[in-house]
Amino acid sequence: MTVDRAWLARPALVMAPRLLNAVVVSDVGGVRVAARLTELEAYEGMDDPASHAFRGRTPRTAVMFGPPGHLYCYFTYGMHWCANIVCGADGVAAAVLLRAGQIVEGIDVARARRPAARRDVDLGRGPARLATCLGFGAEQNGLDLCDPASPVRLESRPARRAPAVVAGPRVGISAATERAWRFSLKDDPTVSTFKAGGRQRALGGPAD
DNA sequence: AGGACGATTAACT
DNA sequence: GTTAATCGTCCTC
Repeated sequence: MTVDRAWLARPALVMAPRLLNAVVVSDVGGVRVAARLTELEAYEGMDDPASHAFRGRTPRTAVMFGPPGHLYCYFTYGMHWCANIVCGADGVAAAVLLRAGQIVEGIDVARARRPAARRDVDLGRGPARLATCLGFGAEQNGLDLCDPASPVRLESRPARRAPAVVAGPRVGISAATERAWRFSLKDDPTVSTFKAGGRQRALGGPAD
């Protein structure tokens, strides 16, 4: 089952921890690769200096301003693609960056797409690495993750918040680094390494 | 029209 | 720990 679009119509900061353990299924290129999400980052659009949408709507960020449940793919450093799940109400810019995941289906395809990965846990350990495993590029930007007929879907919404969640500062950005908007599964080997200093803290709390 | 910089990665020392 | 690779996007003339 794909996730409900209405469930995603909340701020990215709310959705980022809730999307842990959700599964992205990609049939790009006629082959299936699926990844269980283990690390996510929230970007709140116009209130967030680190967000691509901070300076308003542009051709690149148009998807972020649209309805939730779509894929926002962007190209960076002249060579890498990264992917987000658009959240928030239609007209509000919000997105959750897929920072890491465990490949749970199509691991042979993922290995072929990521020849540099030495171990399987490294396949999707990093946003561009994960996007590469899933075959994401310009063609996948804007795809509807809630449509069962879409080539890329978001499936098996976790019934409740993942039991052991860690919150810490976001990575690879130069603005608003103090915001603890990066969420990961505690002790999961597929989570990317912390570079930016700053404390991380355990996150408890009730389910949903 | 020109230039700085990036929600990164891999291969170095 | 350091650094090259590499180009779309956006800001400033």
